[in-house]
Order: sequence, then structure tokens, then C-alpha cells
Amino acid sequence: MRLQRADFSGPTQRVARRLLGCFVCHRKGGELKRGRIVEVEAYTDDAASHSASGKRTPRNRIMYGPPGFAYVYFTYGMHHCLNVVSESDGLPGAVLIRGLDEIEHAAGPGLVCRALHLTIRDNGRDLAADPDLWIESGNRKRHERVVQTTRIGIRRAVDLKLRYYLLGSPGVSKRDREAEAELLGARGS
DNA sequence: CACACGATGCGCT
DNA sequence: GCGCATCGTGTGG
Repeated sequence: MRLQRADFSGPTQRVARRLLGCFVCHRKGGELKRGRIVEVEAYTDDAASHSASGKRTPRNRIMYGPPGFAYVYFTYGMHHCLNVVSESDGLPGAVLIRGLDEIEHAAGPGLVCRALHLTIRDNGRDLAADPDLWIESGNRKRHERVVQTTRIGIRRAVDLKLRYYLLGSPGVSKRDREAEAELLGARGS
């Protein structure tokens, strides 16, 4: 079932957790690409976010718009990254999709876009209405634990634990053994 | 207009 | 663990 506008409109951290286990779907050229979200990061108004300056720019403007839109940007001269816009219209917020299962080789944000055939041209598409790009709810299995830890590849706000991933999923780009041990150790006590 | 650098991935050490 | 490809974007002159 397709996620609706309201599913994206909450606080970014909540939307991030919600997206774990859901499916990104992209129909292009008669072909359907579909991957299960297993790793995400939350970006709002912290120092590492593209909205850190507090100002809208041509690049980050989608982050400031209504929730449920795709924010795709180009980086390192060769990679694209997919975000799902969160929060309400006027407030910046987005969830970076960092890893997918059930699709070939999509452990890492650049690989996610490569696997789904998404580019900068897909920036600004409405995931709640676009006929060819959407997110489906997914049933998370009870045994699948969510690891919460620090984000990857940033220089600022490195201590914030705003990355979430499904423990044991092959599509996770970088594991945090310490966080995993802590999670498992806390089980049942 | 110039320039520094990045929400990365890959190959080599 | 480290270096580098490669270019759009933001910032400052």
C-alpha cells in the first residue's frame, strides 16, 4: 500500500524509523525497480544538513517544501543521493535513503540511486502522487531490531545518533558493532 | 568569476 | 586504511 502525504509529515526522526522496511518503487521504461529500505539517516536543521544555513537555495529548496517529495542531489561529481522530505511545508527536513535489500548492490546512498535508476532529474517528484515513483508500506518482522547510531560521511554534528538500520540486513552500508552489541545486550533486561 | 569541497564508492596497500 | 575521480553548489571577492 502506497504511503500517503500524512505518513511523511511527522518529525524527521519518526519518519526515518517509519521508512525502515518500506519499499521504494520506481517504474521507468516499462521496468519496475523496487528495493526494501534497511538504512536511513535523518537531516533537519542540524549542522550537517543541507539546510544548516537556514536559507533556501536552488539545491535545498525541496527540503523546505511539503513532505512526501523526493529530494535528489548530486555529489562528489558522480553520485546521486535520494532523500524523502519530512516535516511540514516551510520546515526543512529529509530522510536520506542509505541502503536497500531485495535489489542488487544497493548498500550506500550512491548505490541506492544507481540501483533505482534515479538521477537529479527526479528531484522534486511527489512520492504521494507520482504514477511512477512511490513508497509502499512494508511489514517489518518482529525479530528485526533497529540499530540507532551516528551518521556517515559528515564533518559536523558527528555525535548525533540520527542513523537507523535494520540489524542483520545485507543492504546496510556500514555497521556499528558497538551499537549492535549494546542493543542485543539490553534485550530482555 | 574563482575556488574549495562534499550526506561517496572503489581500487590498491 | 588511504587516495582519488569528477562536477554542481555555495560562498566570497
